[in-house]
Amino acid sequence: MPTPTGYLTASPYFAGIQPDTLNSLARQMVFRTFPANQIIFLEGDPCEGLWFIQTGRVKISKLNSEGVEHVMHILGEGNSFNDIAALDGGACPATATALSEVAAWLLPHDVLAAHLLQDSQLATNTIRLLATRVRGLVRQIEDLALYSVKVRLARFLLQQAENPALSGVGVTRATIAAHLASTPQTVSTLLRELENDGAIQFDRHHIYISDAERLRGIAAL
Amino acid sequence: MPTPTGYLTASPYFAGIQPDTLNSLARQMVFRTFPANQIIFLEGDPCEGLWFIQTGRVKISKLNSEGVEHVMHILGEGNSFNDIAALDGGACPATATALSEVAAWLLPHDVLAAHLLQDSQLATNTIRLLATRVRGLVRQIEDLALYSVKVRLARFLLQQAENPALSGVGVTRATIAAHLASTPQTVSTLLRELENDGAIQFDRHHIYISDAERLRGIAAL
DNA sequence: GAGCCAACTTCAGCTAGCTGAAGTTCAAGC
DNA sequence: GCTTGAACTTCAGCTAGCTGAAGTTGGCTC
Repeated sequence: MPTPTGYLTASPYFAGIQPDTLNSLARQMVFRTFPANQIIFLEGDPCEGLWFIQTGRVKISKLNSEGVEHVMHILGEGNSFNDIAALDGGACPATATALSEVAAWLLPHDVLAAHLLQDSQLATNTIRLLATRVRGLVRQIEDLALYSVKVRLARFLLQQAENPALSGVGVTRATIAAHLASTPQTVSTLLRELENDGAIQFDRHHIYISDAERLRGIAAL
Repeated sequence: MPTPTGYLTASPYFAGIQPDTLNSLARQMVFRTFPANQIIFLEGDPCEGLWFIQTGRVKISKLNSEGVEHVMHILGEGNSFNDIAALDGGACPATATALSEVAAWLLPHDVLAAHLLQDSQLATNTIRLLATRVRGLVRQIEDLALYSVKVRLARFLLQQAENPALSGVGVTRATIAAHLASTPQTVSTLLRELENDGAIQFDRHHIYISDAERLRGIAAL
C-alpha cells in the first residue's frame, strides 16, 4: 500500500509543514478509487473530509431543480477538493463526479480539524488557499455576470492552455458548455467563430491556440 | 474619539478573542467617513486592510471592459469587507463604493497579519468566515448559471426580508439590477409579474412580501 | 407651491443564445 | 471490415431579456 506523503508535500496546503506532522496526517488518510462517471459525493451529503487527487479527473458541479448542470471546477492530478465542507464540517456544497478512472486520498474531517488547531503553519496555508479560492470564484461570477459566452469560451481556452486538467478524458463539448453555463451547440458554433477570427484551430479532439494575442483580445484580457 | 472595541466584539471575526488582544487591535484601527457615492477603493488598488462598517451602506462591485457594473455584495452596519486582500495582501479584488454616508474602521493589513500568526482563535475564526464566504459565492454562481432573472429576483427579495442592509438608501432598481446581472427595466417588469402572481406588493419605495410561501415556490427554494 | 431631476414604469423592436432535429464522424467491439 | 453509439456539427425557429425611447412620479430646493 502506497503512502500519500509525496502528494501531501506537493500540495500547497502542506507547504512548510513539519515532516512528523505530515507523517501523522499521512497515516490517517484513506485511499480510494472510482471508475469513470461514478459520483464521489452528492451535494448535501455529510462531509467526509478533504480529498487529494492522485490520478484522474474530477468535476465539481451543481444541478438546478430541473436537472440542468453547471460545472464549477474541473480538477486533475495534485488538486484537492471539498475543502469547504472539510473545514467547516457542513454539508458538501456541490457534487463531485469522476470524469475518468480516479485514485484519490481522503483526509478525514476530524483529523484535519485537530491539526488545524495545533499547527499555525497549516492554518496560515489554509487561509492563503481560501483567499485564492475566493478570488477564483469572484472571477467566475464576473465572467457569468459581465461577459458573453464567446468571451467566456475564449477565457476558458486560455486557462486550458495553462492547466492540463482542463482538457483530456471526459472534458467533452458538453462538459465545457456546462462549465460556461451554455450548450454544446453554442460551444460548437463559437469555436468555429474563433477559428474564423484566426485565434484558434480545432478538430474533434484537440484545440490549438494559433494566435494567443488575438484570443486574449477576444477574451477582453 | 470613539473606539471600535464594541464593533469588533460584535464581528464574527473576533468571537472568543482575548480582551487584551482585542484592545491591541482596536488601538491600531483607523476611523474614516465617506460621503454618499464616494469610492472607498478601486478594484486593483493595493490593499489597505480590513474594513468594518459602523454606519451606512456599501456596495462591492466589478466593472467589465465596457463599464457595465455587477454588484457582488451590498453591506451594512456591522459587516466587514475587503477581507481577501487584507488576508493575502494582494490587490483589492473589487471596487467598494459608499451608497450612503458611511462611517467605518480600518484594520491595517500588517496588524491583522501579525495577530493571525499569534492567535490561533483568530485564525480559526477567519477560516470559518472564509468557508462561509465561499458558500455564499458558490450560491451566487449557481444563481447566475442555473436560474432565470425572475428566480434570482425572488431569491433576492427573500434575502432582503432577512437582511436589512439589502434595502434602504441607495438600493435602487438599478442597484438591484446590477446585483442580479440584469437591467432596471427588467426588474421593474418582473416585480409587476411577481405582484400579479400574488407573491408581493410594491410601490416606488417599499416591497412587501405578501405570500412568502408562494415567493419561495417561484424562487425554487 | 413651482420647478427640477433622478428614479421608476411601460412599450416596441431587436438579438444572443437556447431548443429540437437531422446529419456526420470516429473509436471501440465483434 | 462492419456495426454501433456517443460525441460533434449545423441549421431553422423561438424566446428571455436587452436597448432605446417616451412618459410618469414624487422628493428637494428655492
